[in-house]
This record gives sequence, C-alpha cells and structure tokens, in this order.
Amino acid sequence: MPKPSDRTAVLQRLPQYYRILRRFLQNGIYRCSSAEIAAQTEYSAVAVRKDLLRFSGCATKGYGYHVKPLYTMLGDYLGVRDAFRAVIVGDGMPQQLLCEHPLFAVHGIRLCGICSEHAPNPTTAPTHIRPDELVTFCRRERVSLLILLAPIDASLLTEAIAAGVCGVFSLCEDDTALREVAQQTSISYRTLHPMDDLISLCCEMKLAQGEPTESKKESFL
Amino acid sequence: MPKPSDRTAVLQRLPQYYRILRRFLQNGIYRCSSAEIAAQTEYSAVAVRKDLLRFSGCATKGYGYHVKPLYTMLGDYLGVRDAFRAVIVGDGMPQQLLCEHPLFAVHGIRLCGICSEHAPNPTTAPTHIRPDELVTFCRRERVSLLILLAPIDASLLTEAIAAGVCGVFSLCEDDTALREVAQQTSISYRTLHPMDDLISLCCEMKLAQGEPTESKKESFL
DNA sequence: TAGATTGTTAATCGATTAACAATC
DNA sequence: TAGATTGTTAATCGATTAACAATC
Repeated sequence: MPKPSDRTAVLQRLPQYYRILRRFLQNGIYRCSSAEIAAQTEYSAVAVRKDLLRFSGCATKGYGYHVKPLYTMLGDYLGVRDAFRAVIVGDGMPQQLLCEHPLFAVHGIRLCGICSEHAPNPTTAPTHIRPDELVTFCRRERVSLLILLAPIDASLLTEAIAAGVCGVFSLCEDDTALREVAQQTSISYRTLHPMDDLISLCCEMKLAQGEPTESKKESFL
Repeated sequence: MPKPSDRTAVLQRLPQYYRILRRFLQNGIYRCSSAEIAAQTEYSAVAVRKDLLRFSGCATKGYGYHVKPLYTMLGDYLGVRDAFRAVIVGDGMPQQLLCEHPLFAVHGIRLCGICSEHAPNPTTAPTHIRPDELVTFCRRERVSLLILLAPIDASLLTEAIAAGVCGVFSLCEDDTALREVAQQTSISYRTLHPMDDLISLCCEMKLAQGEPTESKKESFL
C-alpha cells in the first residue's frame, strides 16, 4: 500500500502538517484550506494538496479540509497511536528535557526507561536501567525505539536490535557506530544535529551581508 | 561570488562535513578521501566531492583532502569565525541546555544575553535582559541573531530587526509571527522541530513492520 | 450560477548519479 | 608505471510548479 515515495520528502512534511493541524484545533479552527496550511510552512498550497492526497476523505472541494478527521487520520498514518515503547540512552541535560517533553504523553511514544551509568533524578524520570541490563530490558519490555544522547557501542546496539529494537533516534555528536550497524541490519534511524542548522543559518546571514540590498547600498552614498 | 545554489542543498550539508572533519582532527586524522567523509553521512562520495569543489585548494588528486586547512576554510566560509552576537529569548529547559552547549565557545557564536520574564540561574547564564529592554540591548550590543525558545511578538521582532537583528533561529512550537515578519523583512531564519523528525521515524518504523523482510516472512510459516 | 477549492496532468526545475578524464 | 583519488560532463531521477479540470 505505501508507495516508495512515502519514504522521502513527503514523510518529512507530514509531521509538520500534523503539528499545524493540532494548533488549528487548539485555536478552535475546524476547517482549513491547503493555502492556510501552506502559509505555516515553506511549501506551496499545491504541494500541500499533493501530500494530503492520501487523506482525500477529509477534504471537500470548494470547502477545504475537515481539520478534526484529518488530524486523526494523519496521526494514525504517522504511527503516533501505535505507542512505540522507547528508552533514552545516555546522561546529560537533554535527558531531563526529553522526559518532560509533552511528546511522550501526547503522541503515543511510551517512555519506558533511562539507560545510563548514573541514576537520573528519580522525581521526574522513569525506570533506571544499568547499561549491562539494557538488552534484557529491551527484550522483556518490548522496547522498539532507542533515543541516543550518548554514543552506543556497536556490539551493544546489535544485541539490542536482536532483542527487538527496530528504530534509533540519535542526538549524538558521533554517529559512526550507529551507521555501521544500520548498514547491516536495516533498522530505521534518524540523526539530529541542531547545531548544524544554526551554523547553516550563520552562513546564510554572512552571505546576505555580502549582498547588500538596495537600502543597504544607499548607506554607501 | 556565492552561486545561488549555495542557498539550498549544499548549504545544509557543509555544516555536517565541518563537524565530521573536526572529529577527524580530534582523532589525529589529517588526511581523508571523499569516500571516508561520505561514509559518515547519507550521501555519496561524488556528492561530497561536488560540494567541496569550492575548497579544491585543500585537495590533492590521488591523495585526498588535507583535513586541517579544509576545516579552517570551511569554517571561514560558513561564518563560524564571524562571531555573530546572539541573544536567547524565552524561558524553559532548553535555555540552560543551550547556554552550556560547546557551540557558543567553540564556533564563534557569542552569547550576549538571555531575554525572559524571570531571571535565569545566575551561575551559568550571561546577562539577563527584560523583554522591554530587548530592542535597546540589541542595538547597543550589536546583536545579530535571536534564538527563540518561546514565541515572540511580531511587533517586538520587527523592532529588533530594525535594531540590527538579521537572523532568527526558532525552536518554538508556533512560528506564525516569525514567518509573518520574515516575509516582509528578508531576514534569514531557521525553524527547528526535533519532534517532527521523531514522528517521521515512527512512521518509517510502522511502514517497515508492514513490509516484512524475508526473515520476518518466514516466521509466518 | 458563481466562487472557492481540491485533484490531476504535463512541464519544468534542481539535485543526484554514472561514466570517465585528469593528475598526483 | 600503476594505483588512488579528485574533477568534469552528460544522463537520470525525483520533486516542484503551472495550468486547468472537476465539483462542492
């Protein structure tokens, strides 16, 4: 059923639409056009319509999209209601940040534990898992998703995959081990490097300065 | 000098190469091939070579790239040595997270202050700025970059831009005001939604489950 | 009926890949 | 000279856009 194209550009945009629709619902907006969604993104209204073609059941020509059913169908399609069981691996600030993030409550990802050398703050954190217990825990608790805040050993990751893990979300500086293992095991994964985006922004700012606009040119007069 | 293509796909990849090269240097690797860089990414060696064509001075045919000068040139091109002056706007956990991030020490972004209702933890945080002081502060301290952890008022943002801000990096759930202002003022900006990537990963995991591989198919026998 | 809007098809554009030339 | 590797050109592929048909 899912077309191969679902794996690429479209799949990156659907979660954005999902978030935008949620905001619409929160603001009491129950009807919207493709143009209204597009205005909240970098894309065109035509692109939005194409992406949402799969959910045509929630659209009416001349009227637009019915936000409520569209939000539900989109969520189902994206798998947020599947309640994937997840473990955070690694110490550090982002750990607490992630634990408190509404995603885990709202979006059906069930945070089952935290795997780190040192036990985290017990008031906010779920079950603590020692690194040597990780594989056993994943198998017993049917964990399918690891969220990496620190690099994981290639062999440990391989064992975790054998124990049922099928997805990895990495926020690590160094993803070498993850890429290695992923090549051999066909798991799903994403690596995230927010600071790369910040640097790319800096570069754009720099280039923009080098190309003065009309008003800036005038200042040389 | 900069070609229009610099604004798009290439510019998103260059910061990745920059990070990978830094790791090479940290590991004492001073020579590398395009294939070795590509292995740390999702891209092909040919793509890497094309992207790095601008830095041909740091390459030798039959040998590869000279990591040290390439890292320096790439950093210069990306603007990380320009020491953009930045202010974090908004309360919350990511604030402390960002303050402690090595980026601000290592990559030449100078964090000048934090703008929020309540004063942050004074031990780790730089100057605290009250919201009504933001515009004055930006003008006086020549701030060019705002890092948004909470939505900013469209009019306040417009004033900040008039005061010299030319880039915005947003981690907010709702970017409506930012997009509005950006359309009229031609600032550079990036919006980041890590949870969108996590949801996209969930969807991929779900789709992968629906298409059993050979080994999984066997389990039905 | 007119206006608004989705859905569809063909054309365009940009990015990636493949093949190979150049050269250290 | 042979091997390794970058650099270049043309071909392919995928994604976006434009024009318009369909219909509520």
